[in-house]
This record gives sequence, structure tokens and C-alpha cells, in this order.
Amino acid sequence: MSRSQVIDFSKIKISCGDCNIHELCLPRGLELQDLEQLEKVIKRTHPLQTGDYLFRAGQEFQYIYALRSGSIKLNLMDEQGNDQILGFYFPGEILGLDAIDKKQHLCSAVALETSSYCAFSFSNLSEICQLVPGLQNQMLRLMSRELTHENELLLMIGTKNAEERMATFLITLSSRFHQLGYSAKEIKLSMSRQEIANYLGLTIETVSRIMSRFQREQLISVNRKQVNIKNPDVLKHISSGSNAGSGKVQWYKQ
Amino acid sequence: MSRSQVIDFSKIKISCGDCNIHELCLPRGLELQDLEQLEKVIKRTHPLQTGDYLFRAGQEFQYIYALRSGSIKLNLMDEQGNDQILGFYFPGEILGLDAIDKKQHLCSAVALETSSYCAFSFSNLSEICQLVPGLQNQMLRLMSRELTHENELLLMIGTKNAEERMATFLITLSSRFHQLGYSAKEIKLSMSRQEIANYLGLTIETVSRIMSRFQREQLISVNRKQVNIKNPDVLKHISSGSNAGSGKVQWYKQ
DNA sequence: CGCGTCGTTGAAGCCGCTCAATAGATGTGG
DNA sequence: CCACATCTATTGAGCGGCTTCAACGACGCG
Repeated sequence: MSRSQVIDFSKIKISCGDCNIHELCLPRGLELQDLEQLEKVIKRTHPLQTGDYLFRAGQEFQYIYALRSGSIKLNLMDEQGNDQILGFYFPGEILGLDAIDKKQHLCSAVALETSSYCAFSFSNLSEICQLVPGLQNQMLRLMSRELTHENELLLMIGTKNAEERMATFLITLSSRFHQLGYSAKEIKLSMSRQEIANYLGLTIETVSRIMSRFQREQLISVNRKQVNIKNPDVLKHISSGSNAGSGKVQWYKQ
Repeated sequence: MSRSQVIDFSKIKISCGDCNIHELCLPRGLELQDLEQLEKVIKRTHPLQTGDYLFRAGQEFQYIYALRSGSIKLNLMDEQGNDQILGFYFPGEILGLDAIDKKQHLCSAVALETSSYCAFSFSNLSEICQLVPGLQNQMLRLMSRELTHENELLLMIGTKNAEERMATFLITLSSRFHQLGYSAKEIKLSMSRQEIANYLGLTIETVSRIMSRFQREQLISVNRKQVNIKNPDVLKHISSGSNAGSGKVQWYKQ
């Protein structure tokens, strides 16, 4: 029992029941005795610092990760070095599910700020799923939700213009923050303009210009990474594409 | 035992073991006795005709579908009627997995030609997963693969230009056909130009122009929906983006 | 044959990218 | 504490790839 400044994370008692994001996370809906099963396979870890990798593309797949605090970006790179950010992750969300098939991570996950997480051994998890129907269903639901998110991202990038994407991004972020118990109006971005641009399939200049325009039009106020949503209704209107009668792309309506 | 011309599909004995796409499909890797479990929950059906819906957005989620023959497009529509094709599906591939979370289909699946399929009751399937570890793992793998496909699509649309997308589309199609035992060189497209364009985030005119250009450059020969790959190597080269030294977008390389 | 659908091709315009310069923030060392 | 370097973000000017608009051709079907 030393008073060492270094916390020994392997000694910390892990309990999903006490976790404040319990209702958002993997154990959602599990019974108490099932929870204990789950807690047995959690690996203790140090928190990540900004820029640290949760996992890298190419690494062997071993764990599924539940984010407890902070934020993480997931990105995919091809042989030419083209890099695409696939999503930003916040507390309660699960990372690593796409590696199940190839037993190897194809994406990389990088901390955007100091972030803590739980790691679940996948092989153990999949054994427990065999015993706990609720957990199996939760796993399937989580993967299904992941699919839904990507579907919506594809729909956005395929059909919306730059202004609509930017508005959608802000509104979605606001709503996710709200669900986590933070303010829906005052948002602290943990990602850079470059990362926003990449995620939305735009350039950093376009993102910057549109944010400036939104500010001129009193929809938001921006100060570096601090964004205040001043007119969510108009933003939602823009994000839905309803305001464009002119240059709007009329993609393939049947 | 009538000689009725109408086949009664409910009487047909279903056996995954005899199915010719058995090794590509849901039962892949299952033991014989486990297969029997699986076969019990297959719903018998009539084949779909071109334009028929396998399922529609909004419908209650009840079945997971395995395509046996033909091809199907999956698309997602937003409130404004913007429509995005998320993927084209061929024999052995599974549809409907993204509906698990919301217990409701968010996408629609439409037959591009006469297509037959198997329908598995999801609630029964998920019970069997509890008993058959191999099936549970196969389900997870399938969803993971689906995620991987969407990731790659996002990477393509986010980083590649029109020519590269078109080349990637043709090469990918060729490879999938080859895996199914068809010719990798002579491809019969079941989707329209409009559907290709939508899928790739382009317009029909751009798709048409690029296919004409590819034909002029002797990379393919096109006759309506019949496409012959004449120079796969150069196509692969284009699809990887290696040929562009000029106007190539240099997205956010770190 | 007339009609509708689908696909091709041309010309022109626009949205978002590229290039470039500047400002602001952060960090470092003397 | 300030000069300097570095990195991120902003803003402007110009260009280009893809879209838009339009006309035409090819094919299938009644």
C-alpha cells in the first residue's frame, strides 16, 4: 500500500454497476449476476493521452473497447496513404467491432484528448455471450447500430453539399453531447478542422469558410474549438437541405 | 402430388448442405447436426422478380435474408427523399443485419433481376446462436464484414475521384463474380447506369462518359449492360489512384 | 411505327478545391 | 518577458472536375 503517485490500474476494482455510463455501454440491460460475468473479462488500463493509439491498423484483434471518457477518432487508410476518418467516438460507445471478421484491426483508433476506456477480451466475451443471451443480443445490437451510423454517413456524403454536411455535423454532435448529459448549446470540439473536413469529405478551407459564414449569419459563435449553437432550428433546416431551392443536387429520386 | 404449374415453395425440402452456395452463406463452417438446427428456421419463399422488394424501409424486422441467386440493391432514403444505394448484393451474401438494433428496417432491398433467397427468422436464429457457438461467431463475422465493406466504400467516396471510383467498381465487381464461379472478364451488369452513379456518388452522365473513355482506351468494351474487362491491370492501377500525378487530390496525409 | 425508357455526348456553369498569404495561438529558449 | 519558430485556422483569388442542362441516339414494346 504505497503512496506512489503512479496509480496501479491493475489493482483498481472494476464494476460496471458503478460506472456512470453504465446505461449507454456494453452491459446495458444485463442482470446483476450477468454483469459479474462481464466484469471478469475487463482488462485494466491506463488512460490514453492525446494522439495515443487505442489500436492500430494491422494489429491482431484481441479486445473490444468501451470508451469511458474523452473522445477517439477511427480512421482507415489505403495502400496509397489515403486516409479517411470513419467516425468520432464518445463515452459509452464501443470500438473495434469491425475487426471481428479478419481477426485483425483494419482501422486505427486515436485519442483526440485524454481518454479512458475498458477493454474486453473478445474471445472471453464471445464465450459469455453463449451463456448470457442478453449480452449476445447487445453485441448484435451494437454492431447493427454501427452499421446504421455508417449508412447515414454514406447517405450524407453522397447526397448533401458542404453547407448541409457541416450543419448536420454540428447538430449531430450537439445531440450526442446532450445525450451524454453535456450542454447541447456549448460544444467543445476535440477534433481539429482538418479532422472535421476529412470526416465530411471536404477540405479544411471549406470547413473554415462555412463555419465563418454560419457565424456571420448568427447560427453559431465560434472561438477556436469552442462552438456555441445559437440557432439550432435554422441549422437543422439547413442540415436537412430544405433551404436550397437553387443549387440543390437532385440525386436520383424515384 | 398434382402436376400444377405453380410450385408450392412451402413443400420444398430445404437443405443448406445441398445448396451450391453453402460455403459462402450463413452456414459456413457449421457441423452437420448444427446445420439441421439452422434449416428448421428457414422460411420458404417464392423468388423475387425485377423491382420486387425483399424488404422496405419502415417494415418490422423479422427475418435475415441470404441471397441464393440474382442480385439485390440496398438503399437508404432520408426525409427529403434523397436516396443513396449502400450496396449491391450477390449470391451467398446476407441482407437485413442493420435492422437488428431498431427492430425495424431502415433500408429497402430491391431485386435487380429475378432472385431467390432464404429467409431466417431472426428470433429463432438468435436462439440457435445460444446453442451453436459456430453460428454465433458466423453472425458476428458477417456483421463485421458488412462494416468493413461500408468502411471501404466511405474511404473510396471520400478520397477517390470519379475515374478511380469507376475503375474500383469494375474491378471489385469482377473479383466478386470470379469468386462466385463466373467469368472475371465478361460481366453482365444487373444494375442501371443510374444505380451505379448513385452508388459511387456521381451522376449518370459522368459514369457514362468514363465508361466511354475506358472503352476508347481499350480497358473495357461496353455493350449496354455487358462489360468485358480487357485490361484489368491498368484498371487496377487507375483504381488505386497511382496514375494521377496531376489533379490528384492529396487528402489529409499525415 | 410511335412512344417511352435508358444511355450517350456536347456545352456551359458552379461548387468546392488548390494555391497563397496572413493572422492567431502555442511553445521554446535566451 | 519577449523574440522567434511552428502549427492551426482564416480569408482571398483563381481554377478545374463534376454537375447541370440539353439534344440526340439506341433499344424494347405496345
